[in-house]
Amino acid sequence: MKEHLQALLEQALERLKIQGEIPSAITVPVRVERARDSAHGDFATNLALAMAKPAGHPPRKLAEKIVQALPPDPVVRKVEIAGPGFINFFIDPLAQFEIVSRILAEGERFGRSRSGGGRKVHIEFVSANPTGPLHVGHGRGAAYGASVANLLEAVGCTVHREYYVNDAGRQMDILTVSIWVRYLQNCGEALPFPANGYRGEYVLAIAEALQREHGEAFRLPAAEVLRGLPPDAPEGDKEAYIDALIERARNLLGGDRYEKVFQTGLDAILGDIREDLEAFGVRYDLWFSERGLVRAGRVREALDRLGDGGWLYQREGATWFASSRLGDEKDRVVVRENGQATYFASDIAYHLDKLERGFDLLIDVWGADHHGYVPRLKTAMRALGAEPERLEVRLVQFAVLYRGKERVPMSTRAGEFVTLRQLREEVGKDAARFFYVMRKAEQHMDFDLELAVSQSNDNPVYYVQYAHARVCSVFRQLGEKGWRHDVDRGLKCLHKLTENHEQALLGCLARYPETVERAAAMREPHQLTHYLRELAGLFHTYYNAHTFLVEEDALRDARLNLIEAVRQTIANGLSLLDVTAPESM
RNA sequence: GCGCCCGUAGCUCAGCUGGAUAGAGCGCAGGCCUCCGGAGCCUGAGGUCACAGGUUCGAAUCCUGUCGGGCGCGCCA
Repeated sequence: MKEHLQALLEQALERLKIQGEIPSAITVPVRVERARDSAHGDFATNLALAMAKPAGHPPRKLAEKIVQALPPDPVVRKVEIAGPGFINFFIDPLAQFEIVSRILAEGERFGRSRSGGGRKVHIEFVSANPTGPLHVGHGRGAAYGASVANLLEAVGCTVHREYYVNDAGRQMDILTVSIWVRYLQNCGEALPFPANGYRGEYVLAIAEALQREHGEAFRLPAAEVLRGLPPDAPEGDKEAYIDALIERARNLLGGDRYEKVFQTGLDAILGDIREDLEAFGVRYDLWFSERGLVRAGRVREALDRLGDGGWLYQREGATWFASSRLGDEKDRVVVRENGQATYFASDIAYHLDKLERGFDLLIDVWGADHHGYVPRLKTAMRALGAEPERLEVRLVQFAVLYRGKERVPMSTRAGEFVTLRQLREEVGKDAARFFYVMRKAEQHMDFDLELAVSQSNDNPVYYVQYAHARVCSVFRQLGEKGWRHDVDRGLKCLHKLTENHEQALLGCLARYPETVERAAAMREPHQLTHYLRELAGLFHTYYNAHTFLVEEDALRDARLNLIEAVRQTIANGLSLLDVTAPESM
């Protein structure tokens, strides 16, 4: 409808230009919006206001000219000029009914479009280090990324979902020795747990599994392990201690056994992460290994490429990327003095790899604490010859957990965080997924566990799902009363839907496709949650105000068509959020 | 100190890229089941859009500054 009115306005402008009423040179984007107030009709445009200055006419006068030049159209019942020069369109009510037939005809496809232009989009999200289970902080990125991916697919993009597995860095070595120390302790060796190690219970569980499967194959005397190590915190430096311990583990265990402990830890944790995400409704097309990237020589390649472009230089024994020449605040090290590539270097290689795989757009979803990282990665894109717009970084702010009024402490260090699994078990997948995307991503969020789990009216998830279940319930009642739903008869009698509640619902339903389009274009799934809440609210109001299962066949079928359209739309919207639409609750 | 995000009703938040009288939910005060599911509905009170300037027909929205909150500024990942 918007497009239709925009086309009419374009025609009017053409006509005015030909008539010489307005200069033909000026171009103003024609934008039609839904009127907020029904007194202002159904749609409105500020075209005359926007054009007044370049056209050299006062806005109201210009509006009159535009209205006169507007070609007649059966759908447009009335056009008014209001306020400073808005042009308001009143749509023929009969045209509003069309949405119901459309929804029933399109079913699950209703709301899908091609507005994304078939772009190939790569979206990387979560990508938490496989050094421990996912916690609630990762949940928001997961819910957001998955919903954005679904939205992009709904508007016709080809979407590739990917998890970047950081299995190559020092953190993984720290995990490895953490497991090993726990294992040695379990074997009866008396040695202290490193201050900088991973303390979570999952480490113990992995150590136990290691012992079950391999007995004492990795056991060494504590004295040998500890001999000559520098002091650990608090007296000593915990970083130096753990590095020495890693070195010691490598030497004593040898490459193969060290690798075995490493791999056991990685597999266990990654397996957990996959399981968690799966249960959270999140699926990936690819789990991309950083180690694989390094082993394939891709990091070297990427650095060579930067070097060929003249972007690298040596200083103080390290290799630097001259990112400040492209606007970063300072240059960045890519190869350390000790010859090891930095995390940044493999990240550059990873993004180069993505670019070479032929995606039109790369979307990275990161925690907001990584925001300082955005400019340098953008400069790397440019140095590699890619337009920086091909990389879009979406930052997701932290969620602070509450139980009622009380803030839930979160400390990864001490291992006393709430895992995503605990959250899911406590509030359920549906509530968690919905809650996480209810707020704008860049908005700090308070996540109240008590609220999410409460089966009450304060809980928007149930409110929306309940609307869906209620429609299903009406259809069950229909059968019990011995009636049958005649869809065609209902479609012919849609004009009987004249109540205010029905008109409001029709208007809301008509807005669904554009809501999906906007949410996708802006990467804002929260727009969809707000829409669904509104639609459900209008339905509940309607439900209370009118009986659907009336004696009059034609009216009953018309109403059933309307509420079936509501049900379908809610189901479609929820599915984009990976939230279920239950038939009963 | 510098950079990024944020500041809208008692609380949690929307506000459709600058439009018309700033909206929801919760909470609070009242009301609605002989009726398709009360996990629902209706009515009401509640605002200096942090503050001060600026841009223009028009600002919660854009620009500058101030104040307040969060996060980040490693040869960590």
